[in-house]
Amino acid sequence: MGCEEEVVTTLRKAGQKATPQRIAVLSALRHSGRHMTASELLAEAKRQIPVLEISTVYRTLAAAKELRLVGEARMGTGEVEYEWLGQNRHHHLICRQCGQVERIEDTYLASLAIALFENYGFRADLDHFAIFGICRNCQKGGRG
Amino acid sequence: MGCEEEVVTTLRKAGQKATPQRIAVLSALRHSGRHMTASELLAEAKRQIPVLEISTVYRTLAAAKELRLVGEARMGTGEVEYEWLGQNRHHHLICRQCGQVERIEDTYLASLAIALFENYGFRADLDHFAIFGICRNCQKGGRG
DNA sequence: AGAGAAATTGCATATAATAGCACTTGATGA
DNA sequence: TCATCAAGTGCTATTATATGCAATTTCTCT
Repeated sequence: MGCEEEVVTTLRKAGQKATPQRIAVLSALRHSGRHMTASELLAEAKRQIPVLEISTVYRTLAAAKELRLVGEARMGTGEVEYEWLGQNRHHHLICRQCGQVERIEDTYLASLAIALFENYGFRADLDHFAIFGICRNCQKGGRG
Repeated sequence: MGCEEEVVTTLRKAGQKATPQRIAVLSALRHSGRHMTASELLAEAKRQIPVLEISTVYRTLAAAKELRLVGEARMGTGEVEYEWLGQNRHHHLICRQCGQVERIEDTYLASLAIALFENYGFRADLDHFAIFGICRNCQKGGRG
Protein backbone atom coordinates (compact mmCIF):
# COMPACT_ATOMS: atom_id res chain seq x y z
CA MET A 1 0.00 0.00 0.00
CA GLY A 2 2.89 2.41 0.31
CA CYS A 3 1.05 4.54 2.79
CA GLU A 4 1.30 1.78 5.32
CA GLU A 5 5.00 1.30 4.71
CA GLU A 6 5.70 4.82 5.75
CA VAL A 7 3.54 4.60 8.83
CA VAL A 8 5.30 1.42 9.95
CA THR A 9 8.74 2.88 9.36
CA THR A 10 7.88 6.08 11.17
CA LEU A 11 6.47 4.24 14.16
CA ARG A 12 9.41 1.85 14.46
CA LYS A 13 11.93 4.59 14.06
CA ALA A 14 10.25 6.38 16.95
CA GLY A 15 10.44 3.30 19.15
CA GLN A 16 6.75 2.46 18.98
CA LYS A 17 5.21 -0.85 18.07
CA ALA A 18 3.62 -1.09 14.68
CA THR A 19 0.48 -3.03 15.49
CA PRO A 20 -2.15 -3.71 12.84
CA GLN A 21 -4.52 -1.44 14.76
CA ARG A 22 -2.16 1.48 14.72
CA ILE A 23 -1.23 0.92 11.13
CA ALA A 24 -4.86 0.88 10.12
CA VAL A 25 -5.75 4.03 12.06
CA LEU A 26 -2.72 6.06 11.13
CA SER A 27 -2.60 5.13 7.48
CA ALA A 28 -6.28 5.90 7.20
CA LEU A 29 -5.57 9.36 8.54
CA ARG A 30 -2.46 9.89 6.48
CA HIS A 31 -4.09 8.59 3.36
CA SER A 32 -7.15 10.78 3.69
CA GLY A 33 -5.13 13.97 3.63
CA ARG A 34 -7.76 15.77 5.66
CA HIS A 35 -9.05 16.27 9.20
CA MET A 36 -10.79 13.23 10.65
CA THR A 37 -12.52 12.61 13.96
CA ALA A 38 -11.80 9.62 16.17
CA SER A 39 -15.07 7.98 15.22
CA GLU A 40 -14.50 8.51 11.52
CA LEU A 41 -11.12 6.90 11.94
CA LEU A 42 -12.70 4.03 13.84
CA ALA A 43 -15.19 3.43 11.05
CA GLU A 44 -12.54 3.61 8.38
CA ALA A 45 -10.00 1.42 10.16
CA LYS A 46 -12.62 -1.14 11.10
CA ARG A 47 -12.74 -2.13 7.46
CA GLN A 48 -9.37 -3.72 8.08
CA ILE A 49 -9.62 -4.54 11.79
CA PRO A 50 -13.25 -5.31 12.59
CA VAL A 51 -12.65 -5.76 16.32
CA LEU A 52 -11.03 -2.35 16.66
CA GLU A 53 -12.13 -0.38 19.72
CA ILE A 54 -12.62 3.35 20.00
CA SER A 55 -10.32 3.42 23.03
CA THR A 56 -7.54 1.99 20.90
CA VAL A 57 -8.13 4.71 18.35
CA TYR A 58 -7.80 7.38 21.03
CA ARG A 59 -4.69 5.78 22.45
CA THR A 60 -3.16 5.46 19.03
CA LEU A 61 -3.83 9.12 18.35
CA ALA A 62 -2.43 10.14 21.73
CA ALA A 63 0.76 8.21 21.08
CA ALA A 64 1.12 9.60 17.58
CA LYS A 65 0.49 13.07 18.91
CA GLU A 66 3.38 12.70 21.35
CA LEU A 67 5.58 11.66 18.44
CA ARG A 68 4.28 14.67 16.53
CA LEU A 69 3.02 12.49 13.72
CA VAL A 70 -0.48 13.85 14.08
CA GLY A 71 -1.97 17.07 15.37
CA GLU A 72 -5.35 18.04 16.75
CA ALA A 73 -7.70 20.67 15.42
CA ARG A 74 -10.56 21.92 17.54
CA MET A 75 -12.83 23.41 14.96
CA GLY A 76 -15.68 24.15 17.31
CA THR A 77 -17.70 21.10 16.37
CA GLY A 78 -18.32 18.70 19.21
CA GLU A 79 -15.44 16.44 18.28
CA VAL A 80 -11.72 16.97 18.03
CA GLU A 81 -10.38 16.55 14.51
CA TYR A 82 -7.03 14.93 13.86
CA GLU A 83 -4.68 15.48 10.96
CA TRP A 84 -1.48 13.96 9.69
CA LEU A 85 1.35 16.44 10.24
CA GLY A 86 3.12 16.47 6.90
CA GLN A 87 5.19 19.38 5.72
CA ASN A 88 2.46 21.78 4.75
CA ARG A 89 1.19 23.16 8.03
CA HIS A 90 -1.89 25.28 7.78
CA HIS A 91 -4.37 26.93 10.08
CA HIS A 92 -8.00 27.99 10.01
CA LEU A 93 -9.94 31.17 10.54
CA ILE A 94 -13.44 30.31 11.75
CA CYS A 95 -16.20 32.91 11.76
CA ARG A 96 -18.24 32.53 14.92
CA GLN A 97 -21.19 34.26 13.26
CA CYS A 98 -21.64 32.56 9.88
CA GLY A 99 -19.42 29.56 10.56
CA GLN A 100 -17.33 30.10 7.45
CA VAL A 101 -13.93 28.41 7.58
CA GLU A 102 -10.98 29.91 5.77
CA ARG A 103 -7.67 28.16 5.43
CA ILE A 104 -4.52 30.20 5.95
CA GLU A 105 -0.95 29.18 5.38
CA ASP A 106 1.65 28.84 8.07
CA THR A 107 3.41 32.17 7.53
CA TYR A 108 1.57 34.17 10.18
CA LEU A 109 2.05 31.62 12.89
CA ALA A 110 5.60 30.92 11.81
CA SER A 111 6.60 34.47 12.58
CA LEU A 112 4.93 34.18 15.97
CA ALA A 113 7.06 31.10 16.59
CA ILE A 114 10.18 33.06 15.70
CA ALA A 115 9.25 35.86 18.06
CA LEU A 116 8.61 33.43 20.90
CA PHE A 117 11.94 31.76 20.32
CA GLU A 118 13.85 35.02 20.24
CA ASN A 119 12.20 36.40 23.35
CA TYR A 120 11.63 33.35 25.51
CA GLY A 121 13.86 30.66 24.03
CA PHE A 122 10.66 28.66 23.67
CA ARG A 123 10.29 26.27 20.72
CA ALA A 124 6.57 26.46 20.01
CA ASP A 125 4.84 23.63 18.21
CA LEU A 126 2.16 25.68 16.46
CA ASP A 127 0.97 22.69 14.47
CA HIS A 128 -2.54 23.85 13.93
CA PHE A 129 -4.48 26.80 15.21
CA ALA A 130 -8.21 27.22 14.95
CA ILE A 131 -8.64 30.95 15.22
CA PHE A 132 -12.15 32.17 15.97
CA GLY A 133 -13.45 35.63 15.17
CA ILE A 134 -15.65 37.53 12.73
CA CYS A 135 -15.05 37.27 9.00
CA ARG A 136 -14.90 40.20 6.61
CA ASN A 137 -18.39 39.58 5.32
CA CYS A 138 -20.11 39.43 8.67
CA GLN A 139 -18.42 42.65 9.72
CA LYS A 140 -19.87 44.45 6.74
CA GLY A 141 -23.28 42.95 6.27
CA GLY A 142 -24.05 42.30 9.89
CA ARG A 143 -26.25 39.24 9.43
CA GLY A 144 -25.22 38.52 5.78
CA MET B 1 -21.03 42.92 46.65
CA GLY B 2 -19.94 45.11 43.77
CA CYS B 3 -18.70 42.21 41.79
CA GLU B 4 -22.24 40.99 41.39
CA GLU B 5 -23.49 44.39 40.33
CA GLU B 6 -21.18 44.43 37.39
CA VAL B 7 -22.07 40.90 36.35
CA VAL B 8 -25.79 41.72 36.45
CA THR B 9 -25.35 44.88 34.47
CA THR B 10 -23.21 43.18 31.88
CA LEU B 11 -25.65 40.32 31.45
CA ARG B 12 -28.70 42.57 31.13
CA LYS B 13 -27.00 44.89 28.74
CA ALA B 14 -26.28 41.90 26.55
CA GLY B 15 -29.91 40.81 26.60
CA GLN B 16 -29.42 37.86 28.91
CA LYS B 17 -31.30 37.06 32.06
CA ALA B 18 -29.49 37.64 35.30
CA THR B 19 -30.52 34.59 37.28
CA PRO B 20 -29.09 33.90 40.74
CA GLN B 21 -27.29 30.87 39.29
CA ARG B 22 -25.54 32.85 36.63
CA ILE B 23 -24.69 35.63 39.00
CA ALA B 24 -23.18 33.19 41.44
CA VAL B 25 -21.12 31.40 38.81
CA LEU B 26 -19.93 34.44 36.93
CA SER B 27 -19.12 36.57 39.92
CA ALA B 28 -17.21 33.67 41.43
CA LEU B 29 -15.12 33.54 38.29
CA ARG B 30 -14.71 37.27 37.98
CA HIS B 31 -13.92 37.65 41.62
CA SER B 32 -11.27 34.95 41.64
CA GLY B 33 -9.19 36.67 39.01
CA ARG B 34 -7.76 33.36 37.82
CA HIS B 35 -8.52 30.32 35.71
CA MET B 36 -11.19 28.04 37.17
CA THR B 37 -12.65 24.74 36.01
CA ALA B 38 -16.36 24.07 35.76
CA SER B 39 -16.31 21.90 38.86
CA GLU B 40 -14.37 24.47 40.86
CA LEU B 41 -16.97 27.02 39.87
CA LEU B 42 -19.74 24.64 40.84
CA ALA B 43 -18.23 24.15 44.29
CA GLU B 44 -17.71 27.85 44.79
CA ALA B 45 -21.12 28.93 43.54
CA LYS B 46 -22.89 26.22 45.52
CA ARG B 47 -22.06 28.18 48.64
CA GLN B 48 -24.71 30.61 47.48
CA ILE B 49 -26.98 28.30 45.47
CA PRO B 50 -26.85 24.85 47.03
CA VAL B 51 -29.11 23.26 44.41
CA LEU B 52 -26.89 24.41 41.55
CA GLU B 53 -26.27 21.78 38.85
CA ILE B 54 -23.10 21.25 36.89
CA SER B 55 -25.09 21.43 33.66
CA THR B 56 -26.21 24.91 34.61
CA VAL B 57 -22.61 25.87 35.17
CA TYR B 58 -21.68 24.65 31.70
CA ARG B 59 -24.62 26.44 30.12
CA THR B 60 -23.81 29.62 31.96
CA LEU B 61 -20.24 29.46 30.79
CA ALA B 62 -21.31 28.73 27.22
CA ALA B 63 -23.63 31.73 27.22
CA ALA B 64 -21.01 34.01 28.74
CA LYS B 65 -18.51 32.78 26.22
CA GLU B 66 -20.78 33.82 23.37
CA LEU B 67 -21.03 37.25 24.94
CA ARG B 68 -17.27 37.27 25.24
CA LEU B 69 -17.45 37.75 28.99
CA VAL B 70 -15.38 34.66 29.62
CA GLY B 71 -12.81 32.73 27.67
CA GLU B 72 -11.56 29.18 27.76
CA ALA B 73 -8.03 27.99 28.34
CA ARG B 74 -7.06 24.44 27.49
CA MET B 75 -3.94 24.01 29.52
CA GLY B 76 -3.51 20.33 28.79
CA THR B 77 -5.02 19.15 32.06
CA GLY B 78 -8.11 17.04 31.70
CA GLU B 79 -10.46 19.94 32.25
CA VAL B 80 -11.08 23.18 30.42
CA GLU B 81 -10.24 26.24 32.48
CA TYR B 82 -12.35 29.37 32.26
CA GLU B 83 -11.32 32.95 32.87
CA TRP B 84 -13.01 36.29 33.09
CA LEU B 85 -12.06 38.36 30.07
CA GLY B 86 -11.06 41.68 31.57
CA GLN B 87 -8.70 44.06 29.88
CA ASN B 88 -5.41 42.34 30.49
CA ARG B 89 -5.35 39.47 28.05
CA HIS B 90 -2.50 37.08 28.47
CA HIS B 91 -1.40 33.74 27.09
CA HIS B 92 0.63 30.77 28.22
CA LEU B 93 3.65 28.88 26.99
CA ILE B 94 3.47 25.29 28.21
CA CYS B 95 6.48 23.00 28.03
CA ARG B 96 5.37 19.55 26.94
CA GLN B 97 8.47 18.02 28.51
CA CYS B 98 8.71 19.48 32.01
CA GLY B 99 5.23 20.94 32.18
CA GLN B 100 6.43 24.40 33.11
CA VAL B 101 3.93 27.16 32.40
CA GLU B 102 5.09 30.64 31.49
CA ARG B 103 2.76 33.57 31.18
CA ILE B 104 3.25 35.94 28.27
CA GLU B 105 1.56 39.22 27.59
CA ASP B 106 -0.74 39.90 24.70
CA THR B 107 1.75 41.68 22.42
CA TYR B 108 2.77 38.71 20.32
CA LEU B 109 -0.73 37.62 19.61
CA ALA B 110 -1.93 41.16 19.12
CA SER B 111 0.39 41.59 16.18
CA LEU B 112 -0.89 38.35 14.74
CA ALA B 113 -4.40 39.76 15.02
CA ILE B 114 -3.32 42.85 13.14
CA ALA B 115 -1.77 40.81 10.36
CA LEU B 116 -4.90 38.69 10.02
CA PHE B 117 -7.06 41.78 9.82
CA GLU B 118 -4.89 43.44 7.21
CA ASN B 119 -4.66 40.36 5.02
CA TYR B 120 -8.02 38.68 5.46
CA GLY B 121 -10.25 41.33 6.95
CA PHE B 122 -10.76 38.85 9.78
CA ARG B 123 -11.29 40.15 13.32
CA ALA B 124 -9.68 37.44 15.39
CA ASP B 125 -10.69 36.95 19.00
CA LEU B 126 -7.36 35.67 20.32
CA ASP B 127 -8.59 35.75 23.90
CA HIS B 128 -6.29 33.12 25.26
CA PHE B 129 -3.80 30.83 23.62
CA ALA B 130 -2.18 27.87 25.29
CA ILE B 131 0.94 27.38 23.23
CA PHE B 132 2.70 24.04 23.65
CA GLY B 133 6.34 23.43 22.89
CA ILE B 134 9.72 22.96 24.55
CA CYS B 135 11.01 25.49 27.03
CA ARG B 136 14.50 26.96 27.03
CA ASN B 137 15.65 24.77 29.86
CA CYS B 138 14.55 21.48 28.38
CA GLN B 139 16.24 22.34 25.11
CA LYS B 140 19.54 22.80 26.87
CA GLY B 141 19.60 20.24 29.59
CA GLY B 142 17.64 17.58 27.82
CA ARG B 143 15.96 16.02 30.86
CA GLY B 144 16.54 19.01 33.17
C1' DA C 1 -48.17 45.02 41.29
C1' DG C 2 -49.51 41.36 37.97
C1' DA C 3 -49.86 38.70 33.37
C1' DG C 4 -47.65 36.62 29.69
C1' DA C 5 -43.82 35.38 26.67
C1' DA C 6 -39.46 33.70 26.38
C1' DA C 7 -35.35 32.18 28.49
C1' DT C 8 -33.36 29.27 32.06
C1' DT C 9 -33.15 25.56 35.30
C1' DG C 10 -33.13 20.80 37.14
C1' DC C 11 -33.11 16.35 36.22
C1' DA C 12 -32.22 12.51 33.37
C1' DT C 13 -29.75 11.01 29.80
C1' DA C 14 -26.52 11.03 25.88
C1' DT C 15 -21.99 11.63 23.91
C1' DA C 16 -16.82 12.35 23.90
C1' DA C 17 -12.73 11.11 25.86
C1' DT C 18 -9.90 8.75 29.39
C1' DA C 19 -8.21 5.13 32.46
C1' DG C 20 -7.72 0.38 35.01
C1' DC C 21 -6.73 -4.21 34.46
C1' DA C 22 -6.01 -8.85 32.79
C1' DC C 23 -4.71 -10.87 28.53
C1' DT C 24 -2.35 -10.77 24.06
C1' DT C 25 1.06 -9.48 20.76
C1' DG C 26 5.19 -7.34 18.59
C1' DA C 27 10.12 -6.64 18.86
C1' DT C 28 14.45 -8.33 20.41
C1' DG C 29 18.10 -11.31 20.74
C1' DA C 30 19.80 -16.01 21.63
C1' DT D 1 12.84 -20.08 15.07
C1' DC D 2 11.53 -19.52 19.79
C1' DA D 3 11.34 -17.40 24.49
C1' DT D 4 11.00 -13.22 26.88
C1' DC D 5 9.15 -8.89 28.30
C1' DA D 6 7.46 -4.54 27.71
C1' DA D 7 3.98 -2.32 25.16
C1' DG D 8 -0.55 -2.50 23.30
C1' DT D 9 -5.41 -4.18 23.11
C1' DG D 10 -10.12 -5.13 24.45
C1' DC D 11 -13.42 -4.55 27.64
C1' DT D 12 -15.44 -2.04 31.29
C1' DA D 13 -15.95 1.79 34.16
C1' DT D 14 -15.34 6.65 34.82
C1' DT D 15 -14.98 11.46 33.90
C1' DA D 16 -16.02 15.72 31.24
C1' DT D 17 -19.30 17.97 28.61
C1' DA D 18 -23.62 18.55 26.13
C1' DT D 19 -28.67 18.08 25.31
C1' DG D 20 -34.06 17.16 25.60
C1' DC D 21 -37.91 18.36 28.03
C1' DA D 22 -41.19 19.79 31.49
C1' DA D 23 -41.49 23.01 35.24
C1' DT D 24 -39.94 27.42 36.87
C1' DT D 25 -38.35 32.08 36.77
C1' DT D 26 -37.01 36.54 34.86
C1' DC D 27 -38.12 40.50 32.27
C1' DT D 28 -41.33 43.52 29.89
C1' DC D 29 -45.42 45.80 29.42
C1' DT D 30 -49.36 47.49 31.37
